[in-house]
Amino acid sequence: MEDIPRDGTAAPKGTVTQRAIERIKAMITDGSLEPGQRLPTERDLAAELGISRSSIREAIRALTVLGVLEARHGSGIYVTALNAGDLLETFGVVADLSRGPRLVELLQVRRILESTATALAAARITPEELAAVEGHLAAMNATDDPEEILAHDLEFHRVIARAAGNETMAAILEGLSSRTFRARVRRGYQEEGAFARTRREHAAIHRALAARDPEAARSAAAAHVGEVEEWLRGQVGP
Amino acid sequence: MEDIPRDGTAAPKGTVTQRAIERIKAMITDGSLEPGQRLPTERDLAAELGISRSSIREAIRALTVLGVLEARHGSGIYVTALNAGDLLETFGVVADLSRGPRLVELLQVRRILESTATALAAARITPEELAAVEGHLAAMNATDDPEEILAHDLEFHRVIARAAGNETMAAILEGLSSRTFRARVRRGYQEEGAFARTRREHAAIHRALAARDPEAARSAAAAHVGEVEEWLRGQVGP
DNA sequence: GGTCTGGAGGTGGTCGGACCACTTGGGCGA
DNA sequence: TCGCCCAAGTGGTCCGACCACCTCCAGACC
Repeated sequence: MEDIPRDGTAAPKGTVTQRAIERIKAMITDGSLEPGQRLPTERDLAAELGISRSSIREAIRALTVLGVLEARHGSGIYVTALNAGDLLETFGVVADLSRGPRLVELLQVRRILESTATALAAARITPEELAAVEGHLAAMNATDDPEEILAHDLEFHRVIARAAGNETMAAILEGLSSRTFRARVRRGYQEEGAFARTRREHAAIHRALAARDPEAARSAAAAHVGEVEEWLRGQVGP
Repeated sequence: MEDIPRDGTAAPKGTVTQRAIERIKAMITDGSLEPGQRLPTERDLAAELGISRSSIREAIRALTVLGVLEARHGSGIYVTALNAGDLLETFGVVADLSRGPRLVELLQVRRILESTATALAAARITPEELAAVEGHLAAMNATDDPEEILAHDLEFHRVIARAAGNETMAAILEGLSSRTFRARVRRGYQEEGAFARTRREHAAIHRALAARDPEAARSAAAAHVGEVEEWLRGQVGP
């Protein structure tokens, strides 16, 4: 089906695998591949694109780590739901690999987005979601286990991000708060006994949400993240 | 040759390739692999990790598309500078693959970040950068070629994002404004003769920057992106 | 001596085939 | 009819070979 164009229009741009990646991406953007749909087998795809199975496998693997495809052993290859979460999972990798000044920059981005998300949440949070927030807040204050505190801390912010009504923003914030990222920052941070302050900040955020006060929520969230940001800036820079 | 696992700690989590990806990522995070450094040969890496060359190649390919590694044919594999741009390039893929409601969400994220970036830029932009902004503004108004306009439009915002002093934020905005994304939005948008309005908005942003007025810059940028956002919302939703 | 050039070796890129691990679904037997 | 089991099909892994490209240096040349 795929005869080789003799003219230079289809320039042999990049590697064969790279072209395969583009082809598959194109199939999705132009609608021939729907979310959740099953792709042809690796062997068929290879034949269809006129390349070897090894090459098509590399392309598939690449799209898999990007969260676009999902390979199920023994079953087949499927297009993911293309949810924001699927695609933005790689955002966590960036946080993991970032060090020094870029960590501060990432935290700055998070401060901007998180404060806005919290403000939005204040205006549209449901009673159920507010109850969940309170639950995590209480759980956080009820234990001394750092692991558990961190887990509820993450959930606390996750629920708020979800309540903002922007799945994409929530997914980005999720990546920005990836486990290792938080753990790394926390490790040193908590040692300075900033526990009490963190609790106060969380409480302030909750109060603003309960009062449905977007501006207060924005300030509280910005202050919360900014606190960590300032500390980290001191650790990195001179 | 390597039938015996060295110790029991090597849990058989996931596929061999997946483990290889984690191993390489770990080498970078723990510092054994510096940015710009050359990795061992694919053949050596395969032997070192006790896996086949095919598998290690898939892992390398995956990290390549993530912007972590860079393979130079005939030369070797290198760790990228790990700049924000390298790692966040994949963000553009998300924009390319997003449709419908998620496009609106992405634009909302862009509005938040772009307005903040513009505000920051107003406070710290240098005369040289301001001149560059003016240059693109003038070039944009001097031609009718949509291609050229789009190019200068992108540069206009790029210079401003850079001037904000946060490379990470600039890289994210770059991905959010990827060529195809903008082209897709523009295609229909310009047809409604919103040309003049776009010019006015750009001029307003420039005025705010020249006046070093962060608040005015924030409003102007938010209005600019919000304009497109509103239009797109109307296209998607009912 | 310094400079250019050619080639050899090493590297990633591609290919084809083989086998294994796992899932699936239909046929067989109870 | 129900349940189990196995065969076919799928992705996962490995191997060996060859190709395209880059690098570097020995040797020729000026």
